Amino acid sequence: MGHRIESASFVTARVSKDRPEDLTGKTVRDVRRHGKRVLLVFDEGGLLVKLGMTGSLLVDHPKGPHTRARLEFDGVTLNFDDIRQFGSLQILTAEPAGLGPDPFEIDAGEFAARLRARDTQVKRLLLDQSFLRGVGNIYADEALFRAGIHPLARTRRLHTERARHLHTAIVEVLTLAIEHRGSSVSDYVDAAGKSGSFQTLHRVYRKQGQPCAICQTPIRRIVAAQRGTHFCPRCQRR
DNA sequence: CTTAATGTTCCCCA
DNA sequence: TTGGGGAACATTAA
Repeated sequence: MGHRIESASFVTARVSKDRPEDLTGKTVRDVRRHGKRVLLVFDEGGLLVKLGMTGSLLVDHPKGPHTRARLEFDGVTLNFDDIRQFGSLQILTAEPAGLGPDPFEIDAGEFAARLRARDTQVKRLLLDQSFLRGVGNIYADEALFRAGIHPLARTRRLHTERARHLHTAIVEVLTLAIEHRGSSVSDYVDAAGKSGSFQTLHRVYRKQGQPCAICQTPIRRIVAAQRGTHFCPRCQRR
């Protein structure tokens, strides 16, 4: 915090539509989470980091084949590495907008009302960042399992109590995942290059064929909203 | 060899 | 506005 950007470079055109020179001289006053994104806050504006599937921010790491951008501070460097290049950097002049509420800020009743006002598969809606910010494929599956809700259940037909339970499960799963510093299934590492450990506590994600922790029924894998989707066919009835 | 899988979301269509 | 499908990319496993 309080580090001034001495220079910045974007290695690939794809990583940002903005000009790296516009970052020079900016001082990072705060680093915040905004949904799945990371926001570096300057005195005015900021830099919004979208990690995509395989992006990572790395402090004091050497430049590698997947380094897409580099910020140099006084004595510190920050890499944006990203294998698949679904991630990006965006220079902001105002607060980020356009996403739904954070699960930690919305209450269960309001969550349930908003969910029931829509008519789609519940898994698809959880992945919609304009509906709710911060839940991705792993945590959608893990939260639906804990709430005992089938991923293909229609949102409109979920009773309020079940929708409220889903909100509770989302908050629980995210809280635990943050405590365990994330899920490192293959690539994910934090800014120091360290893996998380929440993957050891996954109950359904990529567990197809393995017995459910509750009822021993084999976990199933289907495709929902074009994403691999894992659930217990007994604990999560349609 | 080919095909499918992977933590995302943007763009286009109905 | 809402809902749904495919593409963008790199790498690994089957």
